[in-house]
Amino acid sequence: MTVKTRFAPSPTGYLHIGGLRTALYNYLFAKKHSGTFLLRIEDTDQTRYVEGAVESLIETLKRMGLTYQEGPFLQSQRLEIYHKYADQLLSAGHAYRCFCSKERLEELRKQQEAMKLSTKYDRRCLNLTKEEVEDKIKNGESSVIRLRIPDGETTFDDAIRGTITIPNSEIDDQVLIKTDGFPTYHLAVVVDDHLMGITHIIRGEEWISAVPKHVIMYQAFGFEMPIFAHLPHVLNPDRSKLSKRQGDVAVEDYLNKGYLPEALNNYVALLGFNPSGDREIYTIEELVEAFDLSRVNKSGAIFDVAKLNWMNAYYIRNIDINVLLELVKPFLGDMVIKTETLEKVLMVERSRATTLADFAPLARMYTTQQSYNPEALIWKKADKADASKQLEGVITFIQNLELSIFDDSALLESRIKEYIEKGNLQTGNVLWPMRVALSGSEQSASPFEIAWVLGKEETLLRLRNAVEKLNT
RNA sequence: GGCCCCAUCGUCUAACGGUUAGGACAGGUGGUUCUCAUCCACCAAAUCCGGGUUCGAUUCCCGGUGGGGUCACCA
Repeated sequence: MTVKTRFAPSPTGYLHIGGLRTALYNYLFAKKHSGTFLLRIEDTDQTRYVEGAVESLIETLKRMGLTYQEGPFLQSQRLEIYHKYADQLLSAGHAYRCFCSKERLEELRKQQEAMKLSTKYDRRCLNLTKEEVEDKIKNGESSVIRLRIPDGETTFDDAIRGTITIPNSEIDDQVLIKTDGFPTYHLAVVVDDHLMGITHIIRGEEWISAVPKHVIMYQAFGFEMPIFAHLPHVLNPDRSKLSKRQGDVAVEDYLNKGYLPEALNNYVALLGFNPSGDREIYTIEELVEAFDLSRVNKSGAIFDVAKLNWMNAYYIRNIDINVLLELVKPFLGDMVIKTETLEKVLMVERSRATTLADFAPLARMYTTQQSYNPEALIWKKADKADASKQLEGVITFIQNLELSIFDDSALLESRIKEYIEKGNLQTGNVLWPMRVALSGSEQSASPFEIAWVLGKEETLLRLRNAVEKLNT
């Protein structure tokens, strides 16, 4: 049996974090077993269709590197298929036509609620004779097709939760074909998963209670049962199901804010799954290798941005510098900066960035001298006169350095430290004003690193500038 | 409310029935240091409660409590 999984979102918005994890697990599982991962769009509710949602979903999946081998299939283009299968159920007596109006159904529900009964269709149309049904259709009455739930109970196995049993008395006679001729999710999902050869249905746990009616259909059709795996939810900090209001939930928002796809995948994969052991950082290939449904957790996991931040920063610090270079470019806007310089900036500043967006202000500091308060130039253990004197000294020393020294930040560092030592100077007295002069900030990388990025000319310019500021 | 699912540090999690209950993030302290970040070291922090089963339960069973999901011609 070849493994085949699917990600089947409805086109009602953007891919959100929970959806990403579902897609990721389906992807990982398929890859792990050398199987196929396909994309299907569940667009059977015309009223909920959102313009552009399909494109957005596909685009985000692509940016996240979750490539599918088949699809996208659109359920709205498979209507005849669903009708064929619904008719099959109808003629076998597993389904029946229902002419009840929405108003009556609403009324019925109210009554049942008032009497504290479970809200289910009362089967008024179940025993309509063939003639009655034909008459009503002839009279132009609209109808739906309902699944007839048999007596007894329904049991199924879940790869994550084990065996689950639900009494059939709890299951409603589900509408399979709506009055608009579209199938409901329940019919479409069963028919498509069978027709498309899906072997493993991996999706959110909100579907658990719907499985029994699906199982009843599988049995009625005589389809082979797939393996079910229901994932725990990704939660808000207050343990409710992850939603907007409590932070971003759209994957593209995170991408646009400068989170790396690799970090996002890594973080989300480990929300509810752990390969055992203390490791935290995994490439997508390593995740594929390690993935195992039996190691997926049963309980919901809170989406913790703090940990995602840590992981994203870790990726920024450790990925190949050339890869980082390309990732950062889109976040620089219209900034003019030579690639060579940008690369140096990244080498120096990557330990200070949490997201790719952080590099914009970090890089701007190098392309343009930032304004700052001259007071900042004064080292806490020194005074204005000393700051000025130390800067003058460094300027003189740097002026006489060969240009090639600036090719190597470590060499530059050792030369300047030599200068401090030989002159019997204090490091803080020299380095603090120098660093503030170069960065324009009290918090920055070391003066050697900054000088290395700026080059001799710009370094001297900023140092002289600082002296001028101090003396005016 | 009915039904279903779930339950280890604040958070993500590890632990064939036998561990000082481990790791990571966040938090705290200290080191490195001109500052910030990184890095390093250390500290604090959990088995929801009650019964069983067992020589021994985080682990198995039952009950309670708590949380979540679902009860549409939405997915």
